[in-house]
Parts: sequence; structure tokens; C-alpha cells
Amino acid sequence: MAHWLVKSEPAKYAYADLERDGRTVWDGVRNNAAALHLKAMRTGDEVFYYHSQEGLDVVGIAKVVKEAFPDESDRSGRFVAVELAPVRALKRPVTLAEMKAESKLEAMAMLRQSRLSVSPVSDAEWATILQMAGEA
DNA sequence: GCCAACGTTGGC
DNA sequence: GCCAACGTTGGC
Repeated sequence: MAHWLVKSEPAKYAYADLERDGRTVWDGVRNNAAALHLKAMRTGDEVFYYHSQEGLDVVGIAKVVKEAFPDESDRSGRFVAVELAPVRALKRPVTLAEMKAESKLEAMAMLRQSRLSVSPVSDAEWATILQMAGEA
């Protein structure tokens, strides 16, 4: 099973909103690299939920409940959406500053390219972040 | 097909 | 609010 990380501005759609809704269409991604990652997601893959702009931390885990399909909000027809459902909030959020300070995470895609809104997380990175969240 | 201009994202 | 990174657009 692959792991991923998605970013969302909590003012627009926070992890608590996902918990409230039960599941949501993850659309609006307008970046080729991010879209490739969306297409590679498989049902059951787990996804870290990161709050950008405010919070700047990984706050929860979501899972893929529907694989890539055309994003209806995209007129060009190039981009796709998936559906995500909440799994659980992390016991303790892991901040961007903590991730930057952790040498095991220096190759992490989201740290290398800060603007990427959907990025892959390796098994080792996943385990490291869970541990930092007090869940290992 | 190149590249300057412009827009957006996201950390600080 | 600013600015760096980076993707996209459009003129040539």
C-alpha cells in the first residue's frame, strides 16, 4: 500500500470538515505533478492530511475511497479528482518545523518542493511521522 | 520552440 | 504583506 500527503488550507477545508462530512471529493488540483500522484492513488491507500497557511502541521490520516476520475470542475479535461474519507486524527500533530528538523525526512517530496499539493510519502517517512505523532 | 510576463502557492 | 519557487500563457 502506498502512502501520500495532501495539503489543504484549514480555512477552506480542514481535517475536522472531512470528519464531519464522512468523505469528500478531492478536486481542484491544477498541477501536473500533483495530478500524476492522484492518478497513482489506489483505494485503501492512506494519506497524511496537512494544514497549509495556518497550522502548518500534519493533523490526521485519510484514506482513498475512490480512485481517480475526471475532475468536473476542470474545463480542460486534463485533471482528475479522487475521494477521501477520514481515518483518524493524529494523537499529536506533527509540525512542518519538526519535519524539517528531522534528518530522516530530508528527502521527503513535500519538503523538497513546498508548493506540491499532493505528494508521495515513503514507507520509512510514514513510519517516522507516525512515531513523531506519538503513535509508534 | 523559446522565453518573458504573469499568476498562484505557501512559508516566513 | 512579502517574496521565492514554479507552473502557465502567449507573443514572436
